Amino acid sequence: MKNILVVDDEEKIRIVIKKYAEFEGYNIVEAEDGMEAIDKFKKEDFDLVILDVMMPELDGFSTCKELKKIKDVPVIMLSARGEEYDKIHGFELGIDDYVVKPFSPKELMMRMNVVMSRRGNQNSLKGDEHEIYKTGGLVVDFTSRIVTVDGEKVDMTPKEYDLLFYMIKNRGIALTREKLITDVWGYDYYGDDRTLDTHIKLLRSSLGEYRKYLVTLRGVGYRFEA
Amino acid sequence: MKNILVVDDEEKIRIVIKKYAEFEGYNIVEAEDGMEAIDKFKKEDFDLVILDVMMPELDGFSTCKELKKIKDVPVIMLSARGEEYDKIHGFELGIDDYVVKPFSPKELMMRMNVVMSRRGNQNSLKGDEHEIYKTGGLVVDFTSRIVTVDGEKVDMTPKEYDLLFYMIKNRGIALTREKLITDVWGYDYYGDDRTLDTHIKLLRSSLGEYRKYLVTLRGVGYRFEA
DNA sequence: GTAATTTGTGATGTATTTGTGAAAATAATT
DNA sequence: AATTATTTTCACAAATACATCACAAATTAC
Repeated sequence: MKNILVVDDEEKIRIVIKKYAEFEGYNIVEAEDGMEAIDKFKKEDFDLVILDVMMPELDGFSTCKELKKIKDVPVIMLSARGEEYDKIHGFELGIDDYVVKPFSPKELMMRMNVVMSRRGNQNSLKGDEHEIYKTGGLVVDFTSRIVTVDGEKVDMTPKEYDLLFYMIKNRGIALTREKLITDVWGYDYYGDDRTLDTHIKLLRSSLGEYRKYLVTLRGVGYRFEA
Repeated sequence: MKNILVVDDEEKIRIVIKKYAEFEGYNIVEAEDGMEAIDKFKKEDFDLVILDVMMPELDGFSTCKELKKIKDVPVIMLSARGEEYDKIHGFELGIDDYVVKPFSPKELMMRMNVVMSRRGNQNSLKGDEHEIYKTGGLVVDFTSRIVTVDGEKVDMTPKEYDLLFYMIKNRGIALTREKLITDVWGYDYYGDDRTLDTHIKLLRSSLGEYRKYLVTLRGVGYRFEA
């Protein structure tokens, strides 16, 4: 069932939308301001967001911008006639449609259907077949080559990725310096073996608090242990 | 320049629309009833028709039906609130959008822009569902091979399209240079692998600000990430 | 406790990879 | 055939990553 987030500070509006949308077979989640919307948006997947322009604190546009950062989802704006024409008209916020207040619920339902069917299955491709390793706040997506520490994307150099990927794939195993170097650098590497230490250092600094998973085995090598 | 046919029996309405639309850079042709509209439609190519629902003799819906027989063109209906909701909602007439009277000219302008950019204003065939990917102000229509940046159509060379389409269809995935080349150029391509860089450069320049979605993965390749 | 060994870390010059403009080659149009 | 558009190649610039070194810190051996 499609999941819709309705953000408006007026309860009356939310109730009307909820009533009609549920009749049309949608699931509705309400938020009464931008911050609440962002919170709920982070926790749940939505197929559409309906967003009032005029709200106390975080207005509809700013909220939209934040939401789009988290995930690209269709957005319909609710606004008073003529209000902020340019912002809605511009494409930089990625607004899919808007409805002028006061609106007929039927009109809104129609636009909701149009917007969602337009997007079609484009979002369904997400989450497909990504090979992901997670432990605590460390997320390693092997498919996209993205490493996340406490929700923040971490930029790593190729060697850091390779080293981390290799160690995670061989986690729980004592990896000798020799094995690490031949497997990550290649059997034909004939450089200084202290280079490994340097890359472990760099990797640790990228992992922040999760550096603790890179255990030093004195006289042997290293082990990834979550 | 885009050509728009405005059909309404009220001269005042036609004049207002003409004034705003010409300001936005469109060419406007007026018709005051359905028959006149059909005549003019036969003689000239239009990118959009704006059609009042309530007209003497031939009403908006019948006119729309006739026009669609001649050529499938985007249509925006003008109607009083709640008027004939079901017919508009049903979409069997191929109506792209509608605006409730009384409307703000700005609102109409916005919907015009949206509808036309959606179609890509080409002689699109009737009824076929276009496969569209959209993120922010970047719209990619796989079916008609049209890419739009902030509402502006972007001209791309075949290779740019191929590369962009491939990357979007495999978005979120780290694509190695090798994979990109064999999949976009073909397994039998045996040229310089720096050719890829050049095409990435061209594609980035075509995408303008949305070049940010083409992420470089040093030592690996590229990734499309919205 | 001291020396020896091993690992951590900052700094740095070099090497590698990618970005980019321009020219050359190829393909498509007219 | 001539013109135009597209693709490829190439050379150099810019950005980034890497390997190495020197010294500090930690651990182990004696």
